[in-house]
Amino acid sequence: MTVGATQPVIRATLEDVARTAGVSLATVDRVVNRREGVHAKTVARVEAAVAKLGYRADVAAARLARGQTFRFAFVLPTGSNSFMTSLTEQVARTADWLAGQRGFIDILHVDVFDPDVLAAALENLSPAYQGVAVIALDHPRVRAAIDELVARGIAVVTLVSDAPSSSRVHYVGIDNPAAGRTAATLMGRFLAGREGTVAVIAGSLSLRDHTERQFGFHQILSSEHSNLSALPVIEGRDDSDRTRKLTGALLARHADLRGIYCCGAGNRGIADALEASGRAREVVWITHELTEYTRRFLVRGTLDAVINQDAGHEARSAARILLAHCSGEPISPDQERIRIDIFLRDNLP
Amino acid sequence: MTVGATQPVIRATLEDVARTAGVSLATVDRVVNRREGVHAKTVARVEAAVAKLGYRADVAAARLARGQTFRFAFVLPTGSNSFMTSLTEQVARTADWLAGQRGFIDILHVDVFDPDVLAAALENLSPAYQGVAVIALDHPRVRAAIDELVARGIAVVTLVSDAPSSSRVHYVGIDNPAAGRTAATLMGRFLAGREGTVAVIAGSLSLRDHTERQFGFHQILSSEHSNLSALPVIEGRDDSDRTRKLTGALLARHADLRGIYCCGAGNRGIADALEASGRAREVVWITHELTEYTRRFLVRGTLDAVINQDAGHEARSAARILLAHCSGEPISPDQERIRIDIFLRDNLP
DNA sequence: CAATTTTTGAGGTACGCAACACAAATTCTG
DNA sequence: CAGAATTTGTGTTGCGTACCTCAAAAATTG
Repeated sequence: MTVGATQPVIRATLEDVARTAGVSLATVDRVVNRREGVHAKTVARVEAAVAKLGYRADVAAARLARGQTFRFAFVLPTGSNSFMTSLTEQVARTADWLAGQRGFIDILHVDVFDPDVLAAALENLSPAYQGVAVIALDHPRVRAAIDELVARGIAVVTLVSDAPSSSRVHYVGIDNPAAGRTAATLMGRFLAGREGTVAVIAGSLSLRDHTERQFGFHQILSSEHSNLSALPVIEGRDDSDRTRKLTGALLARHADLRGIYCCGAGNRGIADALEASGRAREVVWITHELTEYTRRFLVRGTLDAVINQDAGHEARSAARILLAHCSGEPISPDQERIRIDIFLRDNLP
Repeated sequence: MTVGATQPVIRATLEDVARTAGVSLATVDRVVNRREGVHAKTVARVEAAVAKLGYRADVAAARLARGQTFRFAFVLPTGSNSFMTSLTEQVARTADWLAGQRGFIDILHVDVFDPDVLAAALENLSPAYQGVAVIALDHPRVRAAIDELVARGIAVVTLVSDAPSSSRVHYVGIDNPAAGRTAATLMGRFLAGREGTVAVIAGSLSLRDHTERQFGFHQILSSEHSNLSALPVIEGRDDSDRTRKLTGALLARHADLRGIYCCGAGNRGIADALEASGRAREVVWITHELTEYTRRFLVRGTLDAVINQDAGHEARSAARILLAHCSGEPISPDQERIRIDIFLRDNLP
């Protein structure tokens, strides 16, 4: 039995470092917090002592002493689909956690799908905020608004939907083209060589994440599954009534319809139409976001796979990144990477 | 534009609560920390003030004042496969993070696959530890050792592999039967009705996680994919040389071999044998754990899907749970649930 | 070598809470 | 209503760090 490097049970404090370096506390403080006016030789002595004792600042004490509080705004869409509802809930939970960490989150509800409204909301944001998380739109005005916030010294992270060419410090969300490719591979493999057509239903082609997904989907479908041909993309506007009618029409018109990929919302409509047609089992349906509904359709067998992004993870990650950015701490990219989850009936959480 | 409930930027402190409740700080302290000897009426008054001000204890200040330090042991296997190596690395990283939170992790390397050795290691564990994370074995002696630790007041969480009937406070890992079912569904759907046989390679049938996975796999395969018949389980002992030979023999003997499910390690051997046979593309191979190697096989197309558990998440979760348990804080089950990840070539992180 | 600049030290306060001791006030008991 | 028990208040200390001031020491300069 090998015992790993045994750490001291008693933490080394700044005083310990001062003592072993043979300098005063003030000097250690200057070195540790990278203040001016310390001789290079002394810096080295202190750093050696830090290394020797394995000194790590006690984050609790540091936070307390600094006494900073943080205020973040989360700009989320007004009353929307299940995913957004769940995201809002997770942000609220994150806010609760953050409140114990000297951080406060205000949730601002905005029509994020209208670039002008969104940009205006960002422009008029109170300067009291040190950070903003926003479900962005890749639109010039929104981009400009983000850039202006950043120029004003406010950290901006984009959430779920990115504005890549803006100066946001981080994008918290999945790689949407990759998500589309994942859906296509699943579709192609589940259909295993059968011939036919595949429908793609997006919310709106003016949403960057939806276009990226369908782009990735088409890319793989055309290059690797030539037995399947994709029908023109349909815009369902994330509305169940609309998707119900559209899906019904699709099923009626295309006897050879083998699969449906929905890269937006409106899943209840698709499920209704599929189940009404009696072809629910034979048509492979893949969609995004695990919700109360998609979970049910998955269990029932109407839905074959869900590509998901974890709203809880995204909310927490955005808060952690804003907090780290504002207090100059590093982040661990590994922990902040939002994965493209695949859920089948069998691995539901 | 709707603004969510705006929180105060200045946190309410215990003093604020005392003032608005019209009592002293000591009384508030008694109420908040649930000490004895406070009149029910006063308790109510204080709690009302807490609610009114939205008071939340500053975790930094609380930790500092309590001044407790924690010491945890992580019992990990001696020199082992890629997954375990990666887990060890992630535990080391977690230790680094914990060091800033008044927590220390010692990594103990033990032959966790030998019940007697593992049990002895647990029995001889220093009482200096407040918590232990262990890759458990579901064996009477190990179970007894865990129970004894818990009886001694040491929190035990099982990691990756559980000992369900022990009194451990938490299991940090995936639902292995569900992981097996997930693999079977993928296998069945990728093979889409083709007839043939499927091989199952486990590390050892005395490992609970492996048996559970193959149980789940067989369950779904036999009930939902009657076109496929499973060959008797082969024990590869997580050793690449052995799995290479075994896989080679399988391929030679069974011309109708359509799929391979490996619920343990030794993937390099399987890849070698598959690629040497020239049947890598036609045989569906599904395995566990995303490593440097399985990632490569996935990209190359030899491997079709990886069922994964996130080692980083597991390490962090175990540490968080031990910390929360020892300081009496609640955990959010949501965040600690280890997901069964499915990785295809397209959604690799 | 004196004057100046740079570097270091000493010391203090504050952060918000936990934990304690002890006194004062209130309520209950016989 | 005295005495006891219960409840509440006052006050203090310490956790480890950040940040500040002012003085002392050392090194550098003319």
